[in-house]
Amino acid sequence: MYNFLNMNLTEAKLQFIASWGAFGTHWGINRTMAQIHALLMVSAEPITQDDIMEQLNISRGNVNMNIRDLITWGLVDRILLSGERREYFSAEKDTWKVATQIIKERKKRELDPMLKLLATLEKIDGDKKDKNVKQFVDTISGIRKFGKQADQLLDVMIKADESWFLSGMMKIFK
Amino acid sequence: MYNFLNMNLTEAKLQFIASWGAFGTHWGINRTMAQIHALLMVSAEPITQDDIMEQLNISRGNVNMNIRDLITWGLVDRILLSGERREYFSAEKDTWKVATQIIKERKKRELDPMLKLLATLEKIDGDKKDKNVKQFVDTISGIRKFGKQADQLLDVMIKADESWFLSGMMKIFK
DNA sequence: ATTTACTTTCAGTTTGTTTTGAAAGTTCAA
DNA sequence: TTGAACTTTCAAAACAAACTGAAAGTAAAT
Repeated sequence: MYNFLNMNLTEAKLQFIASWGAFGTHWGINRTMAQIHALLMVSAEPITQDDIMEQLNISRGNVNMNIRDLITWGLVDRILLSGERREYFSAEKDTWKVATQIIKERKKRELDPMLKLLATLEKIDGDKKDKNVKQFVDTISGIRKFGKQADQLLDVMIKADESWFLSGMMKIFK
Repeated sequence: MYNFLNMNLTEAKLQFIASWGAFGTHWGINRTMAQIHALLMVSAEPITQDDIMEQLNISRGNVNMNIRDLITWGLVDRILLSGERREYFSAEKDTWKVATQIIKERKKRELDPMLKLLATLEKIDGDKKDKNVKQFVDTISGIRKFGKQADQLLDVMIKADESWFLSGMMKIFK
């Protein structure tokens, strides 16, 4: 394995971008989108589509689509520099904001619809004495209860700020 | 859209399996694995590979591979019924146990390695006055701090039990 | 030892996702 | 207007993940 000690900035950036991309794929985010996000997060100044194309060796169309998605997710902003025709892009750098933004979006897209479905499924017709019906209803309601709890927790997180997370979370560690 | 009112058990099961599979894909779990898991969770009795093949219309190899993965994840057990040659399978039905099991595995596979990498990247060589170096180190350490906090929280969750989650989590809602 | 009932493997195929690049679209400046 | 600089779209190509099914493996029963 490569010797990571005494890495310089360029090497470290590359390593970070590659790894962030790889982790992204485990989380339902495509590799390129995660890489672009990583690149923007470690860039001190806003950069252009061409910069991204060049640094990540990907096509214009690909950059464009993924940048658009990142903007939809609220993770990246379009920046217009005065006197410049081209658009620049910049990522939110505050990790807490990035995390809550992602949580908010995923909750909306995934958890909320799932809870809605579970509520419907729990209302199934059938003899509650039948063990099959009982098992089904028990499973669904168990998942739903857990999901509702998670939903509440996430709502609190989204509204809270980072210091709350750091200090407030500590309380429950005992 | 289909009329969900007055669904019977069979329809509800199918709906649940299909949806659980679809949600799984958003969470880095393949559709079939999630469907098999769903089927097992709503089955009152342990079932065989053939039952799964038939109910989900998938091949023997596919069932076998995914069942093996589910067992590795600690979500499904092989059951040997006395006087029966065939293997039966059964899923953990307790939602809390399922959730903590999944958290434990994903933490091990994803969060832990990421934190290890971030620790290395933070030790980059370079002039701390250079804004590029500064941005890089700040980004990495921000993510790492957040990750460590999440890591601790998850550790507590894994060790805790459900009542802790239900009552203890309530404390922080104010 | 052989048959039978069952499980596992894996090369090849299918299916789904991502990427490209060229064409179309937009916007600004002259 | 027209053209230059830039952005967006999207059909086709490349790539990656998931699935099949037949063959190989295993172990209980005879």
